[in-house]
Amino acid sequence: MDRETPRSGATLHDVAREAGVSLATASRAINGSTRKVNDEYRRRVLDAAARLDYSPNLSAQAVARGATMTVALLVADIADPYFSGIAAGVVREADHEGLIVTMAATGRDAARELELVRTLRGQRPRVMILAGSRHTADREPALADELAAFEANGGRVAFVGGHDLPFRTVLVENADGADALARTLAGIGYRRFAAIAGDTGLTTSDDRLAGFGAGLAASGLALDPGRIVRSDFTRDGGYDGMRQLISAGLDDIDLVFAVNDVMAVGALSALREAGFEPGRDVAVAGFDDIPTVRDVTPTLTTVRIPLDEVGRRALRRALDGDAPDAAGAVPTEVVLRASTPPIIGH
Amino acid sequence: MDRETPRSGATLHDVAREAGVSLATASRAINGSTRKVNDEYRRRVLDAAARLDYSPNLSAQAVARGATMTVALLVADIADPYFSGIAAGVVREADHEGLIVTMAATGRDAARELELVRTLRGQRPRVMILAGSRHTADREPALADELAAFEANGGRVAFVGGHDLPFRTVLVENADGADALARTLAGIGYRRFAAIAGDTGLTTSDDRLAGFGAGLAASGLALDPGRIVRSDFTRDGGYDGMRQLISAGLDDIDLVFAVNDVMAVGALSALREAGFEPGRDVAVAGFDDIPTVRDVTPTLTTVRIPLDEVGRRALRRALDGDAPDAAGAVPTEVVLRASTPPIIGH
DNA sequence: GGTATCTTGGATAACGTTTTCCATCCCACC
DNA sequence: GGTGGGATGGAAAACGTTATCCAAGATACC
Repeated sequence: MDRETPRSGATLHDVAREAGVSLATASRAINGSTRKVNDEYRRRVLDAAARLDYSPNLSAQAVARGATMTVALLVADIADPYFSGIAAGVVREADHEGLIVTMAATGRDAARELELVRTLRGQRPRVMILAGSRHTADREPALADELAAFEANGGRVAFVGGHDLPFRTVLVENADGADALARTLAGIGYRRFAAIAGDTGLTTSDDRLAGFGAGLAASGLALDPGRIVRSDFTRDGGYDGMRQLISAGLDDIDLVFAVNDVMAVGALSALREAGFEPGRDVAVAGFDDIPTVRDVTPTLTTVRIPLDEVGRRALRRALDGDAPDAAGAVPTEVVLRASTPPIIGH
Repeated sequence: MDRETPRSGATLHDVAREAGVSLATASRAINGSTRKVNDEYRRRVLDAAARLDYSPNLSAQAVARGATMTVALLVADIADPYFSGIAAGVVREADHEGLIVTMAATGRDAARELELVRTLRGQRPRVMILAGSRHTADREPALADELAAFEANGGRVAFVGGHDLPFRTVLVENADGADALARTLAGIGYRRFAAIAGDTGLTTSDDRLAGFGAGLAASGLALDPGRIVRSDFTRDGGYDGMRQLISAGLDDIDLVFAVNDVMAVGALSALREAGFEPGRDVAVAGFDDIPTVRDVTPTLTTVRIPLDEVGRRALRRALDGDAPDAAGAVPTEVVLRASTPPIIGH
């Protein structure tokens, strides 16, 4: 069976020879080209392909066709449920389109991100999706240039979440969602707030914080800037943030708003470890509605983002021509749970 | 600036022309080939490349070199923290090696998985990592054939977790870990057990269950087969499983062992919803040590698997020649937390 | 029955790289 | 100062596809 080179799989050439047809015919038979090919020939080709265990070389196809079937996805951290939720959506939509997803993690490092974009661009993906949260002030001309070059050569870029770069974006109602959350909380009796946020300049964090402030303002309340602690955009960041709040004294705080769920969950644990009962002693709310928040105690009030949908939309948005304003921002929804019980006597 | 074809990026040809050198020289200057190239020329080439915003076409390189820089990763569900943890490890190690990861989700469907393997094989990845949990009885000759063909052509396959296919594997101490867990729990006073498991035939589930049984047996205890409920290998599966146990009556059950953490977390929520206090009324233990379990209440006793390490090892194992037995199984560690308090009066 | 018109298979030229080979050039050595 | 040999640049042949032509056979039309 291994008469000549068992090495390095059968090529289309081999299939054509085996089937006794020309290379062109074999190619036409195997991918459904526009050209019609005789049923007998097609059968012979397909048989030969099966017999030789032929697998078309995607790289070769890519260079011949001048187009790949891949989409590149950049996230900050794959293990973070926010990003893995989005990634799942991207992958789902991608393979609905017959596209292959290549994934990379920036670790929230702008330099690394730029480097990855450069590398990934070499892949000539159809689409490049950037889902890390961005710094506004970033002023990243290098990144913008790289992406612009990518688009100039026929690629599509899609961002998830706000940024000030001139590319397609799937907007999430961060400000509006946080605004609605604040109003709702005010509506059920909360008055004295603190917040755990990411670094200033991180658009997601800023938008949510601003929205929350606006929502409070609309209810005649305010978020004291002195009550905003800054820390990492991670579970441990939330934990640390809450510890700061605790050591500064929780006495005149009803509710702590963490700008995302992983932080909120960390905050919950910090509270409990310090002997507080979250929800009773102090309320906590988050943002994202990652799966975990249904299973913590108390279950967490949050603003739901359909993560999977965000991922799918990002791909769609990049793929579908220049749909001008494409359905607007992804709507969010306030989900009240046990971590923010209505305040009695309100 | 856009004199001729601004379309479809600069090619190495263009760079060579711009630099006034031959194609060969340009190629040698840009990738660090063995051949030496005059510093002056190299500089000119590099300058030209920068000026033209040249990005090497990875597909073309792949076909010319006969090898790609990609690794393909198949998981059951990207949003599941178990898999995203492993994926993060794979990606980390991959980009340490300058490799690009393409990711696909099987949704735990064998047919889909086979299809994905076929497609991904076309990519000619250096490595293919399969991390879904497998059915033993699967008898999946088609999958085995496809993977064998892939290896015959120079690819490497690595599985994560047990299976009965003849490929490299990163083994996790599923049985031993569960055994140790059972002994530990017996040691702190638990006597009457129930379990929530996945379908029979799912190796991960089977191994853990068997190990748990063995550990109990070693302590003179037993897991009544009638107390094993079967359900999906997901959070909701755990939730449903626990509901079944609850409706069958929890009276003579001290502790429920869920074969993985997401199920355990679901089980916790089911308990709480039914008015039980997990840890006090009935203890719960899981397996995996996903990040979430530190943040649920009570914190969950589990068997720790270094997920990231598993992912990294899978890639290493595939890459590093035929390291025969390669460091054995990934060690696990029992982590006792609040969901299994020592039983008083023991 | 002769000429247009469709079909459809086959050569062959791309596609953007890398990698042989050659061809020079330069240096040294005796 | 001629010859051997180590550098190093260039032309051209791969790599595995697809797509553009051509040619030849079949069909149809008057």
